Amino acid sequence: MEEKNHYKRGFWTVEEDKILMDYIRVHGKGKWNRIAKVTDLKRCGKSCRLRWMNYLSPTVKRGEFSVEEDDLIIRLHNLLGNRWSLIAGRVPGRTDNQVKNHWNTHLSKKLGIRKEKGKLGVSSSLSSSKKSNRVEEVLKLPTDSNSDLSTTCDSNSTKPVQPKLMKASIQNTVEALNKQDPAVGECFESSFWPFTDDLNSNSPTLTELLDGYPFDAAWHTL
DNA sequence: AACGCTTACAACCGCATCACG
DNA sequence: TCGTGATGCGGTTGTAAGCGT
Repeated sequence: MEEKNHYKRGFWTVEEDKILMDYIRVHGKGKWNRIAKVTDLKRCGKSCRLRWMNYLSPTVKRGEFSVEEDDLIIRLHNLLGNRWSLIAGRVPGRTDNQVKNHWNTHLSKKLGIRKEKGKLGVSSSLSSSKKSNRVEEVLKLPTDSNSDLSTTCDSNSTKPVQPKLMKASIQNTVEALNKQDPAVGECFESSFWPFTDDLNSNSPTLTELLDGYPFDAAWHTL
């Protein structure tokens, strides 16, 4: 409680950024809660992590979203719903926060989607839900505690990916998607998911795969 | 110039999940 | 198996900047 109160909040200063970057340069990422203990930075671990992930990391791309990025985000959102981290993992250089903000401030307006209280007004079968975050649950698949897509597909995680479990889970997902809509299921073929531990890597086949699905007609009817 | 409103986005919060002892 | 701390995610809030009057 008292610990929490002495942490600073609000916008970061240049000095704070420098302290955080110096720490990461020496110790690397992770152990975010240690930063306030070993440096003069009066920020909680969560705040440090967020600042690094969303702003300071050299992999973060700044500036306006390109038309291609917009297009990709719209398509991925149609497929995945509000799975921002998953979407961001397929848009090189963009963070989940950036994608989420961009969607809420630009793309949802562009598409004429009203943000209803508690949910985005997208009629996606894969819309995220706090209580039903797993793809298996959303798709009413048999629950398997070892095949949590939110973990295996976590683009920002440094944890090792478990290819076998991931592949099994995706195969289930593809089967379910195929039942619902064969065209969507096709977009989730194995080539969509590179089974490597770098899920942030740019997949050259993604756009092609997404192009195979006739989203445009659906969007125009929104 | 001063104000009020809107927009964009950085940051926070609560919760879920994971990792480890 | 359980408890606890660390991490990640998505929703929400706060606020600076821009814009119109």
